[in-house]
Amino acid sequence: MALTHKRTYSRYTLEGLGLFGKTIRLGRMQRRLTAQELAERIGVSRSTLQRIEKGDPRVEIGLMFEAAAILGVKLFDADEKGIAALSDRTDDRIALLPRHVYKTGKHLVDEF
Amino acid sequence: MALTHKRTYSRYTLEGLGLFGKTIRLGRMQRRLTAQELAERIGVSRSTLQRIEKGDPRVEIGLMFEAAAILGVKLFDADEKGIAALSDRTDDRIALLPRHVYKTGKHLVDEF
DNA sequence: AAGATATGACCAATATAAAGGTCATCTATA
DNA sequence: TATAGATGACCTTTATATTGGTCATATCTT
Repeated sequence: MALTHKRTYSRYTLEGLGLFGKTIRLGRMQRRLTAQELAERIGVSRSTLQRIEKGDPRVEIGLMFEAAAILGVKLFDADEKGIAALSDRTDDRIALLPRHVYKTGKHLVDEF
Repeated sequence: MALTHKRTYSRYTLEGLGLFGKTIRLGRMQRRLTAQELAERIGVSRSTLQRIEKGDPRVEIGLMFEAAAILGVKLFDADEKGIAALSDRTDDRIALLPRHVYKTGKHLVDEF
């Protein structure tokens, strides 16, 4: 086997990314930017922007966020609530948990 | 120039991804999954999951969504509102705009 | 309607992410 | 408190994304 990683993605992922891509596309069109122009501002090629707008799950996550940042579109609710605040709250919640997860021999895993 | 792409990311991107990563990590710990276990369920290596939880902007976007899907954590508000419905609404809004963006000679670009 | 521009799809080349390992260090548990 | 198990950091190899073109087609503008 040489080139057979063939990853699969859940419907949740594919639909979510499709929505993200459409949101980017809508934002670009509302601002009357060509694909070439937006791609340059993001710092990627036009073909990569095409994949972003199509919701391709294999694009770098940072690129889609950059597109959103440049267009000023909100991809998720953290934009509104304040990312830093949410991040701190998440840190606090993590701090309440054991730092290592331990699997000891038997019992376990009726989590979900 | 051979190996110098050196991409940069905005603060918005880095902080947003940091939050995403922490959310994944919190979800994993709450469910008492080891990094190895979650990585296997996602279908990635442990080192890649490490990067996901650190919010590395160069991971494939699909992988982070898969992690969220498997853990059942919500990364964004579309989870609540219904992705399909939002997607349809976005299609409608795109349909109202010209399908091509045209830059004719001069005027232009006081968009933002 | 004609011409100019934007977009969609594809491809070979190259840059880079992911895999899969190792080693050191930490820490839940018995 | 001893230790098996978990995590963090790093490295090399391999798989894959990104680039930067090309060509065909669509569609704004005048």
